[in-house]
Amino acid sequence: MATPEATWFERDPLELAPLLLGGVLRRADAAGAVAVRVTEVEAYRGSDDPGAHTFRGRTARNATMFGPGGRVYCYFTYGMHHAVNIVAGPEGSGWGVLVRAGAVVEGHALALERRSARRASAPTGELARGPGNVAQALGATLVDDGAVLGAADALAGAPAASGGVAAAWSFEPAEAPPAFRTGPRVGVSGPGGDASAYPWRYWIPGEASVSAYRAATRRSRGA
DNA sequence: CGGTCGATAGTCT
DNA sequence: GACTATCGACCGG
Repeated sequence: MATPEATWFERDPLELAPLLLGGVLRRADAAGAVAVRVTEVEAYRGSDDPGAHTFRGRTARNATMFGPGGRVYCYFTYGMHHAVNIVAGPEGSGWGVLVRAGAVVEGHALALERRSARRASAPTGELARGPGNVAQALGATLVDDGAVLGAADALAGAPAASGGVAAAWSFEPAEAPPAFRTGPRVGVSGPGGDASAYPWRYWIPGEASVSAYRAATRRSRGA
């Protein structure tokens, strides 16, 4: 797998995001490998982006996003979902690109198995539609936070101490970047409140795996 | 169809 | 103690 040099990722996420479309993101561990062709992403910036995790500065959770580009930022949210990002920009920027959807191109059976494991009935349709499903299909968890894309010996070299799960990540850009469209990011409200002020969602039109738009839901207290 | 809501726990105020 | 870069079941039309 020809993952670009780390410097290739160290650019503005608004520039990097469309370059990721059509590329193949791959994760391999002891259970096997799953790869997806990226069809939908969202760019997140730092101090000038109210919707970004890094808006209010560095914390334990978002530390990876402040690291150098070309790494995986994986976080856990809503008490049940993981999400996979590719860190952008130079070290200290707090920039990244969220992988929202992809088409499984390798390890279809394993992806289906993972998606079915947490569900009574097997999922129908796309296996990596939506950020939570992308992470689940790839098998990404918090153990993957900070993983370096293209690190050849990540699988062999990682100590079993870190939870016993070692995975090798890679990303191969598309030879010819596909045409794309942009729009407001999904589920983002943040201090700024207005998702449409940051139309930093990028997707390949016509792809079945692209998730439907959902505005941020404000949860009023129950009963 | 489309809108609404429950599940479930880490993170930050 | 409220909110969350979500998912999918469920309910009404």
